[in-house]
Amino acid sequence: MKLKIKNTEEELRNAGIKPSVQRLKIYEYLVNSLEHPTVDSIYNFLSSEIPTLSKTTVYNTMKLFQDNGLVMVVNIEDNETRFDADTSFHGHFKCTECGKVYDFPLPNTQPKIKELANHIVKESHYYLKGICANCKLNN
Amino acid sequence: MKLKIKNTEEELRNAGIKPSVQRLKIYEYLVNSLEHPTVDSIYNFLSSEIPTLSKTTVYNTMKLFQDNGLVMVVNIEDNETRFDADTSFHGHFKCTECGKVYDFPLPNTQPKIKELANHIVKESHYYLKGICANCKLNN
DNA sequence: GTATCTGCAAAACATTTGCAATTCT
DNA sequence: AGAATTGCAAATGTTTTGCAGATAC
Repeated sequence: MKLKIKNTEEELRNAGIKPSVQRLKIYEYLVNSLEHPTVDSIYNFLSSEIPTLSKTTVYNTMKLFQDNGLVMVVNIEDNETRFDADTSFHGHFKCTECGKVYDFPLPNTQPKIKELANHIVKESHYYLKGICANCKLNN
Repeated sequence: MKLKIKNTEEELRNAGIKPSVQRLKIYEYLVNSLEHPTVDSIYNFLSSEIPTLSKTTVYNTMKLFQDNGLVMVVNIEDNETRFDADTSFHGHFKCTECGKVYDFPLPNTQPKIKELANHIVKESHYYLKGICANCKLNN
């Protein structure tokens, strides 16, 4: 599901975001990470590389990225707000054993449900939980 | 979507939960409420009826209900943990204008996705956001 | 009388806000 | 210099934990 984007700096500019060092590194981490990181894991990963980095900046940056459509929030667990740089419609599966979150493709046609006929749908999320193939084997 | 359950006391007993006053009132509120309440709204609603009620008890009780399959968590928004006494498979639509969360039916067949073939799916959530019919009219 | 249940107070986290220092141009 | 960005420290909000008192069987 993850697309490796070569020119992250240009990506930011195209989205209308001035690419500071912090923003670039955060965005690169998001794009290259497979783990749908949280603010905390972004901060922990980057703080060795950018020792002055603060969590506030990570929060600010994630808000900025969201507002400009660069990332989507993955809210599969109630105590962790994760982020995904792949904003296309796809599903998320979380393993309750190892905690990993996997992407999976979905048909991009919304189900036709008559109860929804009069609502305007702008955003949709499909979340599954269970035991992943890996953990299933190791038990 | 909400089923009116007549004998809530028996419902609790069947689930293996001793029905205290607090638990009963909380469960009744959950079953009869259409709004997918949060801990806070449960507490606010019931504290006039049970003046000694504490939020800790509401948290404890919701945990207990979850563990015994009486409620499911609706995590459609990242800053509010809501609960639904209807644990059957159905979707949730949240209006970003008025904040209301609507239920809607879903076919109970999971989509067959080859990437999921080796995972064991135990739980699934389908969340939509947008503008509800009501808010659409009033604008 | 022993178990369980409740609820206060404090602790633990996650996130937001205000503001001063820093950086960029 | 002027505007935007960063990051510290404090505030806020939510959930958890420890424990003492109340309640149920």
